[in-house]
Amino acid sequence: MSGDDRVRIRKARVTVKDLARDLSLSTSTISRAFYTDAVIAPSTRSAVLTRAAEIGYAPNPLARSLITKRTRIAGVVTSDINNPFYPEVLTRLTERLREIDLNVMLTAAGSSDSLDDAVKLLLSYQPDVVIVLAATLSSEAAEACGHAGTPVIFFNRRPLNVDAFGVTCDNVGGGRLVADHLTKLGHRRLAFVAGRPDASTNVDRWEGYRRGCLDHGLKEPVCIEAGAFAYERGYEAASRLLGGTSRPDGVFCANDILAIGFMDGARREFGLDIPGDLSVVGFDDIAMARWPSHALTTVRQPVGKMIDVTMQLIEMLFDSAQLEPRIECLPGELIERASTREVSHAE
Amino acid sequence: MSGDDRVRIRKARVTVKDLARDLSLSTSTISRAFYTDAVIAPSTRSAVLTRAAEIGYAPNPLARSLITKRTRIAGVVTSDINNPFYPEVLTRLTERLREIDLNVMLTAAGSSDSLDDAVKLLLSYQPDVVIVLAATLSSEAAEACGHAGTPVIFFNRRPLNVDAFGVTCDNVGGGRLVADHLTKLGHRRLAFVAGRPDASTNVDRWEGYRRGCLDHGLKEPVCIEAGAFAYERGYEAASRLLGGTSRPDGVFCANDILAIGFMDGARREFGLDIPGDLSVVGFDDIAMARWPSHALTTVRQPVGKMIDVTMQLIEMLFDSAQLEPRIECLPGELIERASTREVSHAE
DNA sequence: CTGAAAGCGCTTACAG
DNA sequence: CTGAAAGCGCTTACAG
Repeated sequence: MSGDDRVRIRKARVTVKDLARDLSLSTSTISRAFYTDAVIAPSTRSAVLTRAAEIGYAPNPLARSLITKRTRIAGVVTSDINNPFYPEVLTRLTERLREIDLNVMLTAAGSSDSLDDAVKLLLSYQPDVVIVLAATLSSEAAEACGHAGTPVIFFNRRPLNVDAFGVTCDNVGGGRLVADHLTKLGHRRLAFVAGRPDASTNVDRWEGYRRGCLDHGLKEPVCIEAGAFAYERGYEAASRLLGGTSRPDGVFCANDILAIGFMDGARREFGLDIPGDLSVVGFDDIAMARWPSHALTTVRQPVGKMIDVTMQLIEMLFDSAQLEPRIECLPGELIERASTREVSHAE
Repeated sequence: MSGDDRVRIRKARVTVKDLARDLSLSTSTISRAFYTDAVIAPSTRSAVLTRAAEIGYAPNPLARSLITKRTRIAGVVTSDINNPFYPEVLTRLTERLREIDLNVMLTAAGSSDSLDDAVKLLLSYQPDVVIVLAATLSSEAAEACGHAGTPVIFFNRRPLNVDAFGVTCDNVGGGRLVADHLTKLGHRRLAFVAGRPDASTNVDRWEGYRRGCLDHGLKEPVCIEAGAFAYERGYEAASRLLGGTSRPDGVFCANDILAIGFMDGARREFGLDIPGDLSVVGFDDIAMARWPSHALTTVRQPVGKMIDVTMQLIEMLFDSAQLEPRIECLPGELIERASTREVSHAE
């Protein structure tokens, strides 16, 4: 009937002191054994390391970070979880970060208002770097990061603030690729289904597409605002865009999930055949785009390379003190599938 | 040309000492101001709090946790990111955890071998609780959690180890619901498409379905192993299941993403009409199941309630010292859509 | 190559 | 109600 039960909630962790006593060494020496570049006799190190493994000692990263000012935490900010693109990226990113011993502290913001609070809380854990997926930070939140001296990397967004890094696909170039493709196939009445109007991806893809069309001697494509990157919005956009008299024959949707909704809308609401009646192109190349029922022609984002670049950026950030903020912009690639086809113009 | 540039990497954070000096108070008093149940004069507290806000002071959670032995970190372990069910859950869970000031430290394991290492690294940050989504921990990893005194909650899995908590949908009951539904519609030749064979969800859904069928006087349904919860596996299962001579007329797929792949396979590879030629039922009710092109009849997991229960469990875990490990099991609900229909048996 | 000492930013008995 | 002191688990100049 001892009161011990309550005490056992949290078992006493084995600490440097325990190990030092055990090996008759100072805590300083124990500590040094865990740093490859510390001056310590090789034999001492191996003795420490093997004994540590035996009794289950590992340095407490929290205590360590108090002194080193490095937490080995990467803060990741997400929103827009409707888009399968982000889970894919998040998983791969998390795995890569772990390879360089960075742990992910995740903050998922449903509404963008709550994002500010989320970032502040995140910051209190002093992450070594903050990676923002699919969102733009409010200037207030960005300022908080600057104030804390935490570098920010925007993934798949162009940072509005000068002080942050960006890793993006060449969205302007990608939009142009789509214009080239659709005109090459003989399409003349082109349209664009826009996602979130304030997203840089949306703006850039539209800009590249628009200019590409103009360069090919077409007039500016019709632009319809879906308002967000979501299946339902794409479906609904189809209803609005295809209800009129002059139907487009080639449609570029600002991303894949929008394109998939759009195709479903076109088929179900108007009985249209894709690509028979109109060609549809997306952007991202999410796994779903490959599914036979969609077979979506799209611009593939070079996710692997984008992650590589992000990792390089992080390593440089950690190595050198000052690094000029910059935007890394990688080319996308047009993947042709069965949602587009050549049209013959019987003059 | 000062060397200051390098020093500015990490700006000096404002600490208790700064604030104490600023207000001519002791650090003890500053500290107390941030605990609602600490004994401190209300006027002192408000003075501290307002001044803290002004100069941007917030207690360092890392330093704090060194003493309190509470990190306010929730470790979340994910795998199986192909299934849209998990991003949905992860987002909602993260938001709810943040409401009670728990920060999510995420670990995403692509392969299940890497999961063990991931859990160990996670554990070094001493999370107050570990939530495992969609996976079973190796006994070694589970033991490591036990050793660290960290409670583990399995979400959507029945824990194999006695020492962990579980929050699941009633998968056996859900499987039975499907059997009831399909037999009520007049289906007689039933089949099951299984996902990961070692997942408790898969085992339980099959068990409920199987017994339900037997109880309705049918023989045991045909069971085909897709091997994993993935679209491609469902597609492929359709090829195997529907290629033979005696085609089933009602198919229960172990989850939605499998069912969607299965339907696409049935349509594309065999030109079958769903539900004209056969009825298909899934499990989970992911957003995609509602899309018009799938309109999948499915068993809806009570995700909201499952998260509620998880949160309650966490709060209880924090309040009371010892809590008997247990499994919370919540009923699912059959959602009827257009992938199932009544058949007439012309005798 | 190793150890004693100081300190990172907090909190918590213990006095008063 | 407030403060001085000790200490959480580490690391890092500084001596030797």
